[in-house]
Amino acid sequence: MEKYLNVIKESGAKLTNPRKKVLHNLFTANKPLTLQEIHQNCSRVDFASVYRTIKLFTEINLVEEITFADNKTRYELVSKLHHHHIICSSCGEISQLPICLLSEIESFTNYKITKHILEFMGLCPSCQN
Amino acid sequence: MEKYLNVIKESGAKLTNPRKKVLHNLFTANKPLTLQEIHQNCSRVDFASVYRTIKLFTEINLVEEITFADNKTRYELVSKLHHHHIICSSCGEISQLPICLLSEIESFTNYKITKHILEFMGLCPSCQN
DNA sequence: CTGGTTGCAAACTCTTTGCAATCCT
DNA sequence: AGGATTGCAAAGAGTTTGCAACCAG
Repeated sequence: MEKYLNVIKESGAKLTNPRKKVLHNLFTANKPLTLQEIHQNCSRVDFASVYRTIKLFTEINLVEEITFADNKTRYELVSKLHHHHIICSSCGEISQLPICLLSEIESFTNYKITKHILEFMGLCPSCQN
Repeated sequence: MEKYLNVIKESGAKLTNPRKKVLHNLFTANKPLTLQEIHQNCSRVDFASVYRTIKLFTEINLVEEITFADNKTRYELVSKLHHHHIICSSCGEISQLPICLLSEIESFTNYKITKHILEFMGLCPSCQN
């Protein structure tokens, strides 16, 4: 948590209450969140502030934008581990995948990849019954 | 092309001009298109008609929705081959990838996967210079 | 103090829908 | 003929921005 606060300070941005709340929300959530979810979780913070805070966090590379197969954009804290997700279309559970094809695709296509999506949606084991 | 026309007929939908134009546009394009692009290419067809046509085509499984890393939704005709894409963030060139992790992810996670995104964005070889 | 930030409200953009006129079959 | 479909226009939904009041440093 300290680490994240420092990233904000070092970017020159002020450590305001809305920013602390949004950061805390991202920190305690164990899954990527939509702007709407973050807004709901941060009482007394305007949606526009959540929007601008996430925009800032994305710019200073504190959070990462993730597009799921349900076409909703979510955000989560950048962590040391790069990972992808699978979301249950029934209960909404979000799990992480231990797989990423980035380097394979780069060498195969000779592209210099700057962004990628690798997300799945389906029924989790318990929702298949 | 005949094949696609038949899918439309068999679904019970009428073969109208707007539908033919949209189909033709998807057929000749060798990359996924956005609704806006399709609309531009189909003169005298209202955007709402493009919208509804694509919605219909998706429902009868004639086209497939694709979400790229640039967060724009595109559509392309369902073909025998299931494939994914990489888009150049500089020139917009879209290429296909010969790789798909569907079954690997299914067996690893025990999810029953219904939908997935596997898309990349970066600089194509010629735009890296 | 003072520029960066917030909340509010409004502007935009994109998506979706109601409805009368029109078109396939 | 008659229901499906279209174009138009407008409603919704989600995103983005201007601005005066406010706050962290």
